[in-house]
Amino acid sequence: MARKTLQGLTIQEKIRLSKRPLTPAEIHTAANKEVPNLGLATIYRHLHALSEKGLVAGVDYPGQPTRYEWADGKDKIHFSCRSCEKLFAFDDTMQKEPALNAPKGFEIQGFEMMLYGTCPACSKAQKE
Amino acid sequence: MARKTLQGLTIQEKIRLSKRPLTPAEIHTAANKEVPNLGLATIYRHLHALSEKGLVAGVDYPGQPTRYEWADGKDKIHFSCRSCEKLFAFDDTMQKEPALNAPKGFEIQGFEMMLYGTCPACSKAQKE
DNA sequence: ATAGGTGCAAACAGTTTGCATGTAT
DNA sequence: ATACATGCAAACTGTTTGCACCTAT
Repeated sequence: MARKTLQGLTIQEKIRLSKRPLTPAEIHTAANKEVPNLGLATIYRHLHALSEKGLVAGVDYPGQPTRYEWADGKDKIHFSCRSCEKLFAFDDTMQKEPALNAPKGFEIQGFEMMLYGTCPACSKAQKE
Repeated sequence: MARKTLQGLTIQEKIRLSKRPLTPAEIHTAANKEVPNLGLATIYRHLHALSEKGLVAGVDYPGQPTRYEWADGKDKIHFSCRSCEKLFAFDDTMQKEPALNAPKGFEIQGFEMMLYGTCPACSKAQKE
């Protein structure tokens, strides 16, 4: 996917501008407003290509489709709200030493952390 | 799934005895040796029930089916080998303070960590 | 001009569900 | 006896692929 196409550029833009990881379907809906007749398969093909280049990263949450976010090279920490099911991404500002958690013999090259809890909006709603 | 059935007991046993998280298909294959005609749907129904009770936990790895492991209440740290694609589970022996990684307003109730790298077997193989 | 992208539809894989049958209680 | 678990097959959802057409280079 080396050529500059309206479809490709729009897909990248949608992922880049989002504050939270998006599902392929969400990207499709968003990009479809600017590019009519855009096919879901095109979304997947671009996501695959962008993943290989390391430009986007997938985040999995049990029982839900994979979400994608712009990758900046850093390891990421994700937060899944148990109330609204939204997914948030934090920068790994204060990285721990995950290597300490692995037994001898395991070479650690990267990590991903998923936090579960209540997001500010839901937390606030529960108290009202 | 409150009744004691051969199917249910066998499924639990397979998950419990495994040293690594298993896919529903793997559980099916293993349990099928002891319980002929065992249906895949039964595996899923038990996994769902056991998850709700908090007895098993699912682990996701991008692009692969969800794997299940026996849950002991502790948060878990998983290791995915980039070479053989196997998944390992470590006890959270030296827990970090994941709360420190989240911005204000996010209430953290639990976490899961996925490490990526090379497992001892593959690491050894690469050097030979 | 032509390699490579796109849209559409069909194919796939994993998971869920409906229903008749079997079984633990 | 009866409510619940099972097996089977069909239905669903998310993702991939084949192919004819289109377009950036």
